[in-house]
Amino acid sequence: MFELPQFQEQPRERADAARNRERILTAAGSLVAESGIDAVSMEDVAKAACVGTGTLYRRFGDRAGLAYALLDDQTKDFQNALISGPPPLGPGVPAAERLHAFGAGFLDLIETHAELMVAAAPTVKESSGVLALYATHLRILLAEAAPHLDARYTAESLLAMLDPKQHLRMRHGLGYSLDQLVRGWDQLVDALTRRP
Amino acid sequence: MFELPQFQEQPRERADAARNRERILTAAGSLVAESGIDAVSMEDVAKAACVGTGTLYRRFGDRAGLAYALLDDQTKDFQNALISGPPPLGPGVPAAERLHAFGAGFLDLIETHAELMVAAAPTVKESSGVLALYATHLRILLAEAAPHLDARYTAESLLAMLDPKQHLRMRHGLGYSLDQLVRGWDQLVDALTRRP
DNA sequence: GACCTAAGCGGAACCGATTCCGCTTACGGA
DNA sequence: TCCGTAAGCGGAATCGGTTCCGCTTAGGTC
Repeated sequence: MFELPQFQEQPRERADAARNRERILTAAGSLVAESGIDAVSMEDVAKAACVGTGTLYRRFGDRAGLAYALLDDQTKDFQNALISGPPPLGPGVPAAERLHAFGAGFLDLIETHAELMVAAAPTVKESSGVLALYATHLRILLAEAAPHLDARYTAESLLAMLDPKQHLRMRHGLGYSLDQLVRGWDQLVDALTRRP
Repeated sequence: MFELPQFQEQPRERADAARNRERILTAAGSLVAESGIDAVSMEDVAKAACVGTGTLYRRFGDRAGLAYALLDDQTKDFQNALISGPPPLGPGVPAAERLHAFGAGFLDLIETHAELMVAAAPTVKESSGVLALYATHLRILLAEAAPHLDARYTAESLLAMLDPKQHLRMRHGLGYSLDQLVRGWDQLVDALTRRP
């Protein structure tokens, strides 16, 4: 037989490394939970996890990477619900209805995790992970609910409005309530899915 | 006579301070022009302007404040054009047309100044300066061109799509051309201003 | 012109993120 | 079980942004 293509991946994480990853995630999780990520330094996390700072960086790349890992944990449920959960978030109802549900659900998620999302943002370069998932999700729904629009572009645009920084600005800078933002989203989705 | 209301403001900038402000802006301007702001440190600027770093911070608050000052210079023309320039950017044509012109003009501006805009962003808390101007501009145009929508919310949403970070992501992360983004904006504006 | 005082100044000190590098150790192969 | 080696480790060093603070001086007042 030929070799399998080499994305058979790098070596595989050593046992002690995996243990440290867990330790770090756990320690970081509680520190963040009690003080908010902005008040927690990388050294705080290293000390609490009983590892050197070098280890943090080896495992997670940088501060944003650590935030991202933390966030991912707390967000998987939502992602799964989109794909295979019960309607209207999951499949089984018209796309327009799922777009509304997505907005409400996502706004809820931001409301709780905005700080972490902002901290994780620098890592979320283009196509990486979650963002791509959300974009694809929206793109598919839009293709069905608003066939007269460029689904890809529109999906990215809608996502821009759900950017955590933007959200915090509207929420606290401009004083919108969560409810108002949900209504705003709904109105926008309605306007976009209306047939020309 | 009574005193004028006290926003007759604080003392007034001392002559040497004003001189330093100019020196700093000039030095920073050329450094940024030749290397891009990301490659220029506050100390670089201080050295080039022959002042202490403390002076930078006294004048501009922080790095973002300096970037903002730099940006403002290079952006005033556009702001003026919106308010009192010739149509279609300025007044004199239907609001929908001006919305299209705004998008094209602003995308052009971002294309050139995205780096600076990103660096200045942390300063641009809620209502401060430019952002508020753009939001108001859009709000007024939308009130006329899309009376069936919540103008304030929609204005903020449209602005979110023009966020410099978002722009860079679409431009370089996702590979959109400037032209495609302009077309996307146009399509979106059309969809929103279409009567229900 | 001398004096006063708050504005302004410079640069050392501080702080947190990130990098570097010499030492340690897990673990696959013999 | 013993070895070799690359993965992993810790923490000192570096880097840039920001703050602090004792000294200087512009520019009113007398």
